Amino acid sequence: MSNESTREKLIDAAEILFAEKGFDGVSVRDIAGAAGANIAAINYHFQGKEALYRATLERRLISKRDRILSALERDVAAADGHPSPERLIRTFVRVYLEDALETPEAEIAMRLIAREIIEPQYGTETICGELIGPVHRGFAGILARAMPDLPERQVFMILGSLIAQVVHFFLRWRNIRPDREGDRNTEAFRDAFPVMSETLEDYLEMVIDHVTEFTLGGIAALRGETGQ
Amino acid sequence: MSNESTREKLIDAAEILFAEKGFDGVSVRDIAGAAGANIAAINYHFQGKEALYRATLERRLISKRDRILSALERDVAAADGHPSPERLIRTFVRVYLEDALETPEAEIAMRLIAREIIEPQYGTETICGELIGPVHRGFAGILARAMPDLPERQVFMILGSLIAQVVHFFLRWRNIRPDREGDRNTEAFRDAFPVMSETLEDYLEMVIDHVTEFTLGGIAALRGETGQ
DNA sequence: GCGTGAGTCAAACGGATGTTTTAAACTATC
DNA sequence: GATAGTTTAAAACATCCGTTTGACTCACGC
Repeated sequence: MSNESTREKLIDAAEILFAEKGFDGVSVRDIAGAAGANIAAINYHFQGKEALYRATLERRLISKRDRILSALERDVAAADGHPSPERLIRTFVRVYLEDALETPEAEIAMRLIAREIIEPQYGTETICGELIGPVHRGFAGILARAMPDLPERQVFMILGSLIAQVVHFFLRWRNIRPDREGDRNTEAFRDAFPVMSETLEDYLEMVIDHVTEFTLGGIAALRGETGQ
Repeated sequence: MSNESTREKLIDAAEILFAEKGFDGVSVRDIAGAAGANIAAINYHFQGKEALYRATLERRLISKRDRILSALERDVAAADGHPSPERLIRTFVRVYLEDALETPEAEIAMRLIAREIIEPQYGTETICGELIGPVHRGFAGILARAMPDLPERQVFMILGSLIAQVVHFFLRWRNIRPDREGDRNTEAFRDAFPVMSETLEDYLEMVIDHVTEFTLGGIAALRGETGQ
């Protein structure tokens, strides 16, 4: 076991535990135990629990940001600089949700981010600076070029409505998904939210279609094209 | 100091602290100190920290649910049973956001709820059973009657998109609001999210208009696709 | 050989945690 | 005004917290 191995294993274990129970819900003993390491290793490889928390966040944010922005820029390039809003929105929703729902690590990162937004703690600056800010500005720029008649203010509000839906339907799947059936909390969510898909693939396609159509309709309404 | 007074003061203090720092971020000594009570009072009046947490949640949920549903039913009655979707949606957004943003206690309740959705803990059943479930079913029923051509599945998806936006713009104001200027985390959010209003009143009216128009446009788009 | 420095480990640090105990103070009833 | 029941208060409970310490290993250069 090299030094890097222990360091990596600590971040791996910490990421899962922090997402599951929050910063205060996890002890360094939990993390060290899950990583198969000694508790002193946390203060040796990092400067303490708080720095370990920040390290778990930083590791995921940049890859998520790059995946989203590069997918959008691929759309732009494929359409000779003039992609349709529909294509951009569909790509954004798909990349965001596939990334968040299909790999456990990304799902964990999403929950860490969501937690920081509700309860800003030690990772807020990292999240805003590395993920939210760049994605916001990057996507807004691309969207504004695709719809030059829209004032900038409205582009950002539309982005808000879009991201809101993506996050909402991500969390919804997390709370109603079938592989958690039997869990008391999952059952409570399934009672409150109608369960419309029993597989992730079905759910993904349905949500992508819904959010894309809904958002395009919303944009049309804001542009003044009420009706359609 | 009657018995009820101490009990109430404990819930008051606990509500604020739990929303601010989360279940694990608050100690019973913090709560007792803030309430001006003895720590033993928590285990006397409740059965422990966990029961106190549940009590703080329960107190707010029913009033929030009733406020939303009765406002919607007032719309139905005022329009002789046939309110426009626009009126229903505008009422929902307004009641939801005014309630959540204008009184500190309700804002706190919102954050407790959001926290439970990201990290289902001890209050999930209460939240789903007392607030989310009834509001979902009640609003869906009213909305379905106002738009009889929409299939039930789509009503619930529309509700998801609507609630998503309301929660998003609630949290956004929380994180960028001017009276927190100077706070490091608030500044980070203000860098990532364009700040469009400097007063709560302006922000409220702008968001209500935006979400209502956007949602109506989304519904129109969905209707156009599936109606024929 | 010896020294050096990075990495790991068990143990212990002081302090904070949720809960319980014990006793005192209050309140209502007779 | 004694009594029983309810509510508060201080102190102690055992446990857990994040962090530090100091000894130990092992690879590497000299």
